[in-house]
Amino acid sequence: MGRPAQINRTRILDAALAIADADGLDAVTMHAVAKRLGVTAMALYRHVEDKKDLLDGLVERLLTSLPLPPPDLTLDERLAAVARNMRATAAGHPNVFPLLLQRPADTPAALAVRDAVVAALGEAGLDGATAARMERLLSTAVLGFAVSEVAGRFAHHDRAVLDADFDYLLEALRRMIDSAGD
Amino acid sequence: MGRPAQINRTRILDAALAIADADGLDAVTMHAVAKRLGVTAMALYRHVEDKKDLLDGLVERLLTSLPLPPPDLTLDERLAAVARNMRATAAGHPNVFPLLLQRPADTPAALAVRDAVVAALGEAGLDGATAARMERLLSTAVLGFAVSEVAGRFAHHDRAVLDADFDYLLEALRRMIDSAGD
DNA sequence: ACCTGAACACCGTTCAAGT
DNA sequence: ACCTGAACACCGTTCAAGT
Repeated sequence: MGRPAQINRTRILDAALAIADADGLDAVTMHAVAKRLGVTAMALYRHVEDKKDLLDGLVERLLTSLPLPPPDLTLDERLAAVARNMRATAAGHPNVFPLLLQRPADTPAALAVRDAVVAALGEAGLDGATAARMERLLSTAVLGFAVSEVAGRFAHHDRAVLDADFDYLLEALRRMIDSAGD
Repeated sequence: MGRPAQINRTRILDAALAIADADGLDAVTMHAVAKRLGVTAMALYRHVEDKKDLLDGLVERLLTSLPLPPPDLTLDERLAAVARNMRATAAGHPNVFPLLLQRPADTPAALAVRDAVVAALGEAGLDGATAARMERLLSTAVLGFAVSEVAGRFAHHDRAVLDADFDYLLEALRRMIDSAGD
């Protein structure tokens, strides 16, 4: 029979995210995560494959927490909402967020976000290949900005300046989408 | 007196870059770098402060190797040249390049690249604040794309598709710059 | 079935010692 | 001045053992 599990994947990811948010990605060690759960490091291996799998889970967690825009918004509003939610998620988890740019965007949660954007672009009249291309450029620009911001590449810049940068970026992306419709 | 140094910062960075290119960033350990130079790990500490300093040196090395565009080119040509050189550097050092997005852009080599772009934008008639903003958005988009590409976020996409994506991105950035001149 | 304890091969870094 | 050897506190991961 065996006793009921004391820990599970969800609790492990909760603990890992809390440690990452508080003390940085380097502080997320198997030992530290286990300690926070009152268990030995080796106990984690029944619930995650290895450390890489744990970090993948963290990325997936961030993507899952990203609210998708309501479909009754206009295209522009939907794209702006996704972009702003991305930036807010980055601000909420600055130590984990940079990993988003470094993993293949083909996990379930990543696909959900991507498909929402591609669908919005399709509804607006772009053909499939163009919609897919715009989505790649859109996500690249927004992720690049959000990562730059939280990873400190824009250190020494006021919040107001970066907010204006972001608005300008959204406007430029809007124009890119518009001109792709021709 | 003491004997002449067997190693120096340059040789250490050469070795570290070679290891990173061949086997990934995780393979760049103090022990591995030292071994490649025929010394013990502890010998490195006379020439680099610590491991973080070594990685910073690697980033600086990449930026230093980036050719700056000849000033006789037009604005568009200069910006496209910087962007293409960035992408080529990423392709040449795919394991180290992602670090570029994660460090403050205020080292000497980073400033040289930035100033070249800001100067080009200034010559084209943008005021200082606007030129600085355009440079941030430009570098963010190009770095974001190059990092996405080498870190595997665009895995499963043909080279031809990504080349076309990049051309499209350059065109969108060109339009952003043009409209900023008003 | 789930977790522990002991162990292994590493890691970055320190310090005192050698030449 | 420069490098080594020994050591420390960690790290991810394995395996056999406990309940």
